Amino acid sequence: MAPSDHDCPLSRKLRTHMPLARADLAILADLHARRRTYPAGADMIFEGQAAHPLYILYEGWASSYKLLADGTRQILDFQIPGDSLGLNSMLFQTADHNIEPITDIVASEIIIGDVAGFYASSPTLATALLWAAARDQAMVVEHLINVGRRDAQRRTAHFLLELGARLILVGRGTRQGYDCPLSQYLLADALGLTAEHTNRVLRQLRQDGLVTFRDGRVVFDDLEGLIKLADFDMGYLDHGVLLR
Amino acid sequence: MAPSDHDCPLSRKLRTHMPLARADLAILADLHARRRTYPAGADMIFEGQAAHPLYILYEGWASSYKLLADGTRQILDFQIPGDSLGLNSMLFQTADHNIEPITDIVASEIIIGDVAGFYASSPTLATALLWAAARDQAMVVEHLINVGRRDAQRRTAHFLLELGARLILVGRGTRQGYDCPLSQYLLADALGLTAEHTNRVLRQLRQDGLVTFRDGRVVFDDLEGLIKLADFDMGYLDHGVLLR
DNA sequence: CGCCGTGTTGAAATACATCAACAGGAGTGG
DNA sequence: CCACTCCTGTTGATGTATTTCAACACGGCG
Repeated sequence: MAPSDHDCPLSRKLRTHMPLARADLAILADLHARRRTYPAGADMIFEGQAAHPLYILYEGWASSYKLLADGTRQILDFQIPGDSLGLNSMLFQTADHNIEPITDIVASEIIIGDVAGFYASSPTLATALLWAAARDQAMVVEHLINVGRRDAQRRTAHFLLELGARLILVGRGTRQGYDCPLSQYLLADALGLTAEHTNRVLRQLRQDGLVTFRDGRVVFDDLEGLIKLADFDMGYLDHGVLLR
Repeated sequence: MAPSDHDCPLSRKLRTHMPLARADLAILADLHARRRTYPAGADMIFEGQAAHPLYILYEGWASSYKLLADGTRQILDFQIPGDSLGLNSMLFQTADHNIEPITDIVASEIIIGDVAGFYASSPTLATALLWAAARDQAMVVEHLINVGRRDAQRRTAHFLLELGARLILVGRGTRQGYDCPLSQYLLADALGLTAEHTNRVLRQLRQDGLVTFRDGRVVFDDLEGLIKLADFDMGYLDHGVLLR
């Protein structure tokens, strides 16, 4: 097993939560072999699709979203390296939302015959996958609270902080900031705002010296202030990486 | 096993999704034995609690919610008979939200040593539980879309329809309507609106002849119209009970 | 060169929140 | 029995956050 396998985003993320035996690491390394690239913009999983596959994302960003009858879009979450694509909806027989790469991505398809069998062969990893699913759930819950009860400024601040915390976990960000391929339109569709208003909110946050979102990069100009503004609490991510 | 055991809300809900063997029904019936009542208003699970129990709700309504620093509350979902309390957060070591009975409720506590063992002893029921968890997730997702991308009218309409569909599944509602113990304040905290605005929206919906929310009862005055207004699609609940 | 995606700004419209007040019923203690 | 409070529902007036509509600037890319 090459050293790089221990540094893959998924293994990194899982190891912050639970120790992994050598056999488990081997299984993770095994997944590396099957990875390939998928182009930005082409849906990999779409709503209503039966028996879709499960992917582990290695490089690049994706988005899970749903379209409404009036053409508007709600982005449920962005997926970053180490995240799974289509895990939740795998338990259903059909996917309940779409998943589309934002950038070109590198991912590997996983075939799990049945969950029970997977539990027998690799209980640790199966538990880890369940943990990941629960974490996804917690993320959507926090997103709901964000959209339901915070105004545009706090909502945006909270979202950028959450992304930062997740990226730090997989070694793609620091307390100074992170690279971020999102357009303001994508951000708006995630926050439940219009692109114009998102633009104004970002300007305000920048002028207040809190955070700069520009040219594919997020810079935390005043991390403490931003955390305070957003009422940001990492408990639901199970790790206070931003605060250490 | 008494006939009533086959009619318990959980068994009813599960059987719409998958067949249950006699052994599984026996396990479900077993849960009946341990049920007891819990009073309205007293939290059964609270945020940050470690190793909390798991309950199956038999009678009455509960709510899962989170409080923000400024004192506002976002209700994530209401639980009705047949739903579980605390399933998602059981996978985490600590609960990530509070659960509080809205009415006096009847529920039974479930002890699951470890998920893997449960899979060995009763794979069908374990899978059913996972399915229930995935369904909860889908519900939160739809709730997010509701709050993020629908105006107050459509949002309220959609929410009342969703509750109706879930209640029909467990025999607590019809296409005419259902009994609903929610106050306008609770409804507002679920919808991300103020109680005053919720009141105005409900009046509008009533005056438009679509739905009447009053005196603990929801009446669908014009189900078709309401479904159309709300852009309501039952796919994510896996059953089109309202439309049959 | 023209076009399209993205970012940016302004003015007007509106959905929703906030603040304030009142009405009725249910409980509670006198 | 009354007086009292609390909870819920209801309505009005006003304020404001956000949307909508419109326009333009810029770079990349055909």
